[in-house]
Amino acid sequence: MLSSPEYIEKLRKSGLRPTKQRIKICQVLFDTKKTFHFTISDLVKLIEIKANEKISLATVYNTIHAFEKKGYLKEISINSSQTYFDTNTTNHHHFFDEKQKELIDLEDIDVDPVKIKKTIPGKKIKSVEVLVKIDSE
Amino acid sequence: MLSSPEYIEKLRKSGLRPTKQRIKICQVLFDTKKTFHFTISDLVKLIEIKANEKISLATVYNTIHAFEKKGYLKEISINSSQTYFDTNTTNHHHFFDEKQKELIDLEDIDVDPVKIKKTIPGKKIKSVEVLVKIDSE
DNA sequence: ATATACTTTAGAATCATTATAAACTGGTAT
DNA sequence: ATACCAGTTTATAATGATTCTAAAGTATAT
Repeated sequence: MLSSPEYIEKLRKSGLRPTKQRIKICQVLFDTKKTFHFTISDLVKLIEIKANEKISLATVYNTIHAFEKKGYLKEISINSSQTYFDTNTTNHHHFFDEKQKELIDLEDIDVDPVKIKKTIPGKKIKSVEVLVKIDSE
Repeated sequence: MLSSPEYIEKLRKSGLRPTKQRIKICQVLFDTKKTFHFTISDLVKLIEIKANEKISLATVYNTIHAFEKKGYLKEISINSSQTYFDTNTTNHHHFFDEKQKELIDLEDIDVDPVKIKKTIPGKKIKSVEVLVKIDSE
């Protein structure tokens, strides 16, 4: 668990001013060993629980987008009514339960590397994402 | 190219009344050998071009959802501001160019079968989708 | 032909997200 | 310290895709 000074350092290093709100969001997102998935509304609830202070919705959006740009978060490609983010920024894939709206990590060892044999002239591959949709048996 | 009577047959068989609007949308979607990807607004434009008559936006949504439920269309899992549909309902994967918002099919031969080694108790796999994000070189 | 359930439709409502623009704040130079 | 300025936060409005509503229209079985 990192204390404020360490988040302040981290934010400064990436060119983001260490504001109260950003530090608070860092604590909510990064104060655990385990990574996790969340939507903006999940995060707003987490902030309410963990902090006494309220952060404006616009600021939550701004901050999450800033963190994503800096590579502290990854957006997960599923089409849901809400966007999901992942504090695990390493390359990995997901299970998605559409009914329960639950995302579960697939570790690297759970999926063999996916080799793409086709190339598109003038284009390079940025990412390869596998989404495994699951349902109750 | 199928003529109206054949779409009427197709619709009736699946329990959908063959209305003018549904037949017209069938013609726009299925009158080509080549399959393709589209958003609702793409489709509205295509209808305007191919047909003289205007179909209400609500009807376009209703029809596309009905067709999807019957398995005539597949929704593609990318998070974009708009939902993409595919007239190719076979199992296959996609390239997605986020800047140009362009989807390109990956044929079966372009990607080896993706084997998922992890299982979730009580859950079965419904689909495995690979999304390859690409960008200009 | 008639009844009835299914469809279409325009327009309103919803909801996640983004834009706006005024007030505020961290960091730097004075 | 103080003042300044660019970067931030905020409440609120705007946006835009999608869904809802409920009234009018239509396919089809009888």
